[in-house]
Amino acid sequence: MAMSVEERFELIKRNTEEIVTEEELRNLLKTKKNPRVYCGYEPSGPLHLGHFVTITKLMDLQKAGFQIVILLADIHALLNRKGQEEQIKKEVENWKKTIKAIGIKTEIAIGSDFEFSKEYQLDVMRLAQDSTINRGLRSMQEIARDVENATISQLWYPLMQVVDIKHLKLDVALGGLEQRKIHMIGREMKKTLNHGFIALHTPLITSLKGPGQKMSKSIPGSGISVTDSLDEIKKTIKGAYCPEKEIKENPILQILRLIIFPRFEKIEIKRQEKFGGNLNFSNYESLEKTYASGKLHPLDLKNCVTDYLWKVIEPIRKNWK
RNA sequence: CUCCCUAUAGCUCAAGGGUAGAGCAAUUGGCCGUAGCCCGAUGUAUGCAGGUUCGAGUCCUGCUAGGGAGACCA
Repeated sequence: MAMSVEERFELIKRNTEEIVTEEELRNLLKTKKNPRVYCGYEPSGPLHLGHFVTITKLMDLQKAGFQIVILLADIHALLNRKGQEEQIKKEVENWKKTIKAIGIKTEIAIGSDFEFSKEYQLDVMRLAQDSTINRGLRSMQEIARDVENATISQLWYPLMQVVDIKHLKLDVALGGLEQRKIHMIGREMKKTLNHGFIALHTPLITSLKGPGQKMSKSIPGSGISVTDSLDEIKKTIKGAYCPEKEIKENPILQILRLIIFPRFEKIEIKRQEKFGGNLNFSNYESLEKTYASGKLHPLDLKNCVTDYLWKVIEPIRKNWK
């Protein structure tokens, strides 16, 4: 039953964009029994497909023996102009409920519970002394709301994120690829903070509207969240970008790889007899190969993704109520 | 605190004091066992409060919001 270091490593590496660095991760697995990993989320708006990718990865990490920490970064949401204090407080409660509904076994940290301590703030100031404004701004390019008119608070954000990693005593920081620049500042500041960590990045899902567009709550049809009904999901998936045979920047395939396959032993694609009948796949690679060959039509694939996404989201919606 | 610039459709922008337009987005029709691409159709708007004028998006005043500037040289 016990997994070897290499098995744990492979499980963690699955579906990641990069591990900084792989060698450090192997070492960690060898030397520490239950390392700590976190992923931080700005509690603003419902949990959506993008969040699911890192949640899925956290589940892998748990299987690999990690202690999981989810940070509800309320102060960060505030600094990033995602809403007023009262509003964010409500979102924190929603997120707590959602995480509970998902059923993942995790420690939940709230930013405002520990980010005001003297030691924490001193660390932020130490970092501030060693970081240029330009570096801070660059790290926020993919994260900041209204980045052309960035505020000082948005420069404060990456510094606090790095200090979070130290104060939550984490060995590994997980995030989407957009987090990489902040994590890299953090790694370079190892000496300043007297705390090092490994950065683990998942791929970003392409917008359902197609490549080059943002997946955003404010763009209808670009994403799916846990609050969507079955009808809304059907409609959104139906309208999604999904060229025949195309496996690059195909959001429907990405959902299968990053969210659905990690949760199901095998998946079944229901298909009318005249189109060849049902298909079964036990891993993503074989499905991708079939799709690339043109033997699997996009519409059949979409129907399948809708079914399985609903299998993931329905229980969450049920538990939430 | 003082000065300057900006404010028009969901977004980016256009309209010499005289009927507020375009592109993109959205919705929709065609193509097509999905979507996209391509082709066609369809909406919605002058930040707020006053004033000048026959007539104001346009000129004037105040307000609000966003942005920029303010040693010396001058």
